[in-house]
Parts: sequence; structure tokens; C-alpha cells
Amino acid sequence: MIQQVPEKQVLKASPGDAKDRILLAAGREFAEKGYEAATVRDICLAAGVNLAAVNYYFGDKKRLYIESVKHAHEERVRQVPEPRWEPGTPPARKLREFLDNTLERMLGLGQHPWQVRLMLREVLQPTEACRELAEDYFRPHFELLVSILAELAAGRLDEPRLRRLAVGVMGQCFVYRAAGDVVGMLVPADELAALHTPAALADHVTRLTLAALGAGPSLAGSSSPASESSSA
Amino acid sequence: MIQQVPEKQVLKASPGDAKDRILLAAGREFAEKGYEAATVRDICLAAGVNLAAVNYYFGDKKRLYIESVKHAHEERVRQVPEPRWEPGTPPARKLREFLDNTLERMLGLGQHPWQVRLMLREVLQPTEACRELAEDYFRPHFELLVSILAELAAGRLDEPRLRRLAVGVMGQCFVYRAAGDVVGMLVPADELAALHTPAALADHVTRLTLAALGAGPSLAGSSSPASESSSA
DNA sequence: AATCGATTGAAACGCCCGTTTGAAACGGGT
DNA sequence: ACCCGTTTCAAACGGGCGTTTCAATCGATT
Repeated sequence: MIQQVPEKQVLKASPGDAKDRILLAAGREFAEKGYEAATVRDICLAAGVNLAAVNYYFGDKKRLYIESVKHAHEERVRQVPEPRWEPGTPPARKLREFLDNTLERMLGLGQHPWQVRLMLREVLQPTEACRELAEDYFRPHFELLVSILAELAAGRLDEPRLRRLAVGVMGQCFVYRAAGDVVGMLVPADELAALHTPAALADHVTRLTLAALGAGPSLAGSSSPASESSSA
Repeated sequence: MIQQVPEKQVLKASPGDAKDRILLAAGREFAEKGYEAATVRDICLAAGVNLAAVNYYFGDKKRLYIESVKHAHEERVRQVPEPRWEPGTPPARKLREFLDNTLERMLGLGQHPWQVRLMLREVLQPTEACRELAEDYFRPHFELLVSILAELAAGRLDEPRLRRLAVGVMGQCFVYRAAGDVVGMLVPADELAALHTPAALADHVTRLTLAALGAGPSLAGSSSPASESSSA
């Protein structure tokens, strides 16, 4: 019953065949409608395969869901790799580029939005084995942010407080992905387009964080800056 | 078929009767499992009423869902009223108390957590008429925060930038409610209990915001404070 | 051409869902 | 005692779901 892969026949099928088409269609359906509301029939219809194919390749709906989440995650990592810096890069610049990268992942328009939406569902209520996956995905990203903040704080903040700060920084990005619809109701449309783009937000959160750490000028810049000295 | 309420019989039933028990049970089930996964049968079982009662009182499942969301919203407003201040209260104190109030609403343990979870589902993907409800609920809260920040910025930040700052502040609170499970994986348990409580978070976000606006000392406090003066 | 495993296809099986039904039980008004 | 609108009840209906079945088809190997 379960698919067995003899070594000889690997090169038979073209790369984008049935199994991949199912994973793609399933990711879209699950992301859009959620696990319960998405139906195996619709997925197979969208993938152009027979109804029995999902059972043949994945066993059942639950395993298809898990595989589609993993698939989306892997694709996204490949699309937007984590930034790397050579030693000696100023931490303020690292922070800026980290936030650019993060917000581009979360809000980037050029990419498939359903992948992020699918992962968002897992963040909101983790399910089973996807829990470990979500951790493998977010943990390195989070630790990287903590290390950047540690550089900026230069020993004046302990690890627990650095982590709390990091959660807040991620929260300021996360809210646009998770509660974007509500934000769109509270903020005029023209403001959204001008000040709440990935690039503008990365700049804003960077300056806010630097200011809060005493490593940059105050946000309220024009008339009365609180500190003239900059430690960066 | 639809229930008609003759004026004479209002005082017949005790206040916590069938209809209210259904709303309570439905709120819990919908919050926990989501609209699709929750079943009318389970709701009626939990409410201790017959299966047909939900059709009798609400018509169908969808209308029951909408009513239960409204019910949860109204209860929550009654439980945690918005803070009021007399004229002349320092804005820094207003911000602190606003965040205390907000975080208590979102994370407060003494209260029914399922109500917030139910509203969270609406924030993540608004449905139908509940959209207007979510707006009526969040808009005043958000505008209040903006006005406090405007006081703190003292004219040095324009309205669009104040709104962007306000979204970030709400995001720092929101992330704990929406992605609490993931935060719990990234932060050690003892730290969570010590530094990520509603009170500790309100203090942290307040100081961060004041520091970013140049209206308070830097977060990295001990060795080299960026500014000694405090405007509060 | 025959064979055999891998894959696809159409149809059906149970199951549980939301909803409906029609009668029974209740309870005050006359 | 009777009536009548309101509420409860057990039982069932139709439908869509995930899943299974088994025969048909394909393609490489012998």
C-alpha cells in the first residue's frame, strides 16, 4: 500500500509530478481555509489528480497536512535565506538588515503568501509534530536577533531582558502578519501604503530599538533630542 | 418557528436559562476548536440542552457563532472597563496604566480566557458582521493609545507616525496572546514566569516607549545612561 | 508478446455533520 | 378542566466528508 521507491525508477517521472502537485494544492487550501474546512476532494481537484491519490501518497489527510506544512517551510527557507555578516559589521546595521529580512519574509508581496499564512496557523495553535518544526524554524532566527541586541546593549542588559526585548521586536513585525486586517481598519489606507511597508517598518523598528537602548537618537527627532551622544 | 417574546412572559424564566447556557458553551467550544471543528452536538451536550435547541433559539450554527462572539465581547467589556483619568494626569502614568489594562485584558488569568481566544480568531480572519464588531471594540482602545503617545511626543511626531508607533506597542502585547505557545518555546520557563507577566510587561513596554520617545532613561540602564533627565 | 509492480480511475462505504420533524411536556389564562 | 403558545425531546433525514476498494492502465523488464 505504502509507496516504495525502487532505486531504478527514480528518473521516470518529471519533477513536478503528482505528489508535488498535491503538496502545492494542499498548502494553498489548508492555508486559506484551515485544516478542518479544507477538503481532500477540493485539494485533489485543484491538483488535477484522482481522489485516491492523497491516500496513495500520504496515507491520510492528517499526514498530508503535516507534509504540506514541512514543504512550505522548506520552500520558504530556500526563498529567503538568513542574512550573514562578516565580522566587524556594526550591530545597528545588522539589526536593520535583520528586520528587513524578517519583514520581507512575513509581508513580502513578491512571494507566495499562502506559505506564511500556513505557518501562521501553526504559530497560533501548534499541532503535533509541526511543533518541533516551528521551533526549528523560529529558534535560530530568534537567537540571531538576541545576539544582535546583545551587541547593541554592550553588556548593559542581561540575557533574560534581551530576550524580552527580542520578543517585543518580533511582536512589532508579527502584528502586521497576524492582525493585518485589523491594522488596515485602524490606519488610513494611504498611511498604510506609505509608512507600513516592509522597508519603512524595518527602518522604524530599528530606530525605535536603537533609541530605546540609548544607541541612537530619539524617535521624536526635531526639537529636543534626549541624548546627543551615540554609542554606535 | 422563531422565538417570539411576548411582553408578559419575560419574568418567567430564571436568568441563566437555556439560551444563555448555549451561548456560554458555544463560546467555549468555538474558542477552543474553531468554527468548523466545533459541533452543534458537543455544544448542546455541554450546555445540557437538547440538540434541537440551537435551531430553536438561534436558527442555525452560523447565527449561533455570531451571537456567541457578540456575547463574549460584551461580557469582556463589562469585566475590564477602559481606564479613565482626571485632567492633568502625567501621560507617562497614563501609558503605564493603559498597558496594565491592555495586558490584563489579553493575558489576565483571573478571567475566562476563552473569550479572548474567541475574539482572537476574529482578528486573524474576520468573518462577516463580526468585522464591524471587532472594529468597534479595538478602535476606541487604539485611539486612546494614540492620544497618550501624542501627549508624550508633545507635537514632535505627526499623527501617521504616532499611529505606527501605537501599532508597534499593541504588537508587543499582542504577540503574547497570539503566539504565546511559540514564545513559551523560545523563552525559559522561569523567565516567562518572572519577566513576561502582565505587570512586568506593562512596565517594560512603558519604559521602552518612553526611552524611544526621549521621555525617559534608556533601557540599558546601569553603566551609561543616555539621558539623566526625565520629563515625567 | 507476456509479465509484474507502480500508478490512476470510478465508484462506493460508513460515518458524522447540521438540520428538520412531529409529538410530548410544561404552565399560565380563561 | 380546558386551551394554547412556548419549550423540550427522541428520532430521523439528506448530504458531504475521509477513506477504501478493486479493476484498469501504464511502462519498463524479460
